[in-house]
Amino acid sequence: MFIIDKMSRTPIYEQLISQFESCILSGDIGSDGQLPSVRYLSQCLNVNPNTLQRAYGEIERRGLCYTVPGNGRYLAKDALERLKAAAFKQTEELEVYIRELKERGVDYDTVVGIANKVYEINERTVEEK
Amino acid sequence: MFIIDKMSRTPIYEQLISQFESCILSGDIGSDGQLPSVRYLSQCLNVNPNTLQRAYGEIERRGLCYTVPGNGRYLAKDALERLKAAAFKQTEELEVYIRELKERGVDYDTVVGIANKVYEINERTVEEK
Amino acid sequence: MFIIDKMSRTPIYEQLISQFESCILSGDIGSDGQLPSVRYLSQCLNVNPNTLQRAYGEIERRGLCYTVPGNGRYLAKDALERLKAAAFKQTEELEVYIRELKERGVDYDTVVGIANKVYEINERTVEEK
Amino acid sequence: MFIIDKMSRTPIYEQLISQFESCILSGDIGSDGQLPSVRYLSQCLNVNPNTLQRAYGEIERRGLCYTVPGNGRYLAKDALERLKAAAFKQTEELEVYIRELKERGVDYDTVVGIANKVYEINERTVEEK
DNA sequence: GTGGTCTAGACCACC
DNA sequence: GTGGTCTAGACCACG
Repeated sequence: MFIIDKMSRTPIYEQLISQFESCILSGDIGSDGQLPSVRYLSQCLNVNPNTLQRAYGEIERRGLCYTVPGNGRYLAKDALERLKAAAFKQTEELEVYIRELKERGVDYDTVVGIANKVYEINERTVEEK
Repeated sequence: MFIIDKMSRTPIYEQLISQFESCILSGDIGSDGQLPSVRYLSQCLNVNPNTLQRAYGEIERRGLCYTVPGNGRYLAKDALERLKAAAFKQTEELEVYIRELKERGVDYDTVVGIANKVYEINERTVEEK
Repeated sequence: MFIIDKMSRTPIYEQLISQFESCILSGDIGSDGQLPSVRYLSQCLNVNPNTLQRAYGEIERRGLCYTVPGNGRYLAKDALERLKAAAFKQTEELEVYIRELKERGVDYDTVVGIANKVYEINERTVEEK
Repeated sequence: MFIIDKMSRTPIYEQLISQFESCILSGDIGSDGQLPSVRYLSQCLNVNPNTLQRAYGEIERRGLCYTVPGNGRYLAKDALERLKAAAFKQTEELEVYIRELKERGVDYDTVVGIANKVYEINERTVEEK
């Protein structure tokens, strides 16, 4: 489901975009591929319709959905592929981020340790590999 | 020495803070430990003195330097240690970041591959280890 | 025969009008001049009957067809002439369009080149002329 | 200057975008390259700041200008080139448009005649060429 | 019912 | 002063 934190520093519309992308990735969009309407969601989440419109607009601009005017919004067929391509591009940012940590004195083992933790890979597994 | 990108989306004062921290880490602060004056730097970088004041204020708040009224700002003796402690805390953010990538379908090898790249560790080294 | 793109940004009813006009121009309307019924077409094309009604209404308003209550819609006898007159009027829009391109730095040769391409006129033909 | 037709069917924000592009093409942007502020223009044109924000947002997305937060918007250096590239792409639409006219019975000479008119080329010039 | 656009007015961060 | 975000509420076109 959708969780919006109105007090967060990250704009609501960006939170919405993230949540939509998560839903798409997890397949939480109805099998007909129709996305919830602006009005409906704005009531559900107690968010202004304009803000939702903006979020939807960005999602559409990214090619993740398309609009049938007067009918509704639908998931694009290649939405999943596009998302994964975007994720790949995001790994470039990860590189910058890690490089910054390195400059600040964080060592290699710490970084990989975090990766292991996230992917639930324990040390032994790594060695055996 | 200092490079400020006024077109960047990250606020100038944050850029300044980062640059100061980099300098401290690399030891690029004069041996007497005196930091450049607000007026001098604001001219050098063509940045509003208020902005510099804000950056210095934040640095001071982090205990990285202290002010001698009428004399100047000086590097705190434990600045380096504080910075490293801060870096450690930042690794928590890295965890969040990687977790997000994982959700988006980026796999473990990709993440570790980037870490290897940053720390200039080639695959063989890892295996031998 | 009819191709409706529901994802298109141009309203369905306008697409319908265009398609009707194309059919009239190409003579693809049955020799008796009867147009398909709203109900039949709405099923065929999976389009809301209201939308079809609207399209037919506009076509009628343009004098391209007339309704025989309880019997059906028939092509007007002067439909072709009316269409050509309308096309002539549309050339005014073309002028506006080209003028806009000119302002944006597109030169004469490019424009004429496109016209040649559409009318399948190669350069030599122009010269000989 | 800017002329906004609030009664037009084309959204105000699109009108604004067009006007900006015209100004850029004609060099009507101050030599320092700074664009008028949202607030100022919104007062001048009696248009809501949000609408202007939207127009600026799109212009920025097209790479025609960039924002220095808290300082203003400035023309991108390659704005002119980008605009011309966009115009070139637009000629593809022209082809579609002319093809449609052809289908409706408009002949080649009419089309070229309009091009001549717009580019102020009389027949003799063409022949001599 | 759907999405698209706009206004009026507010609050915030940054410079 | 600047831009960025948001809300509340309105109107329109389309289906």
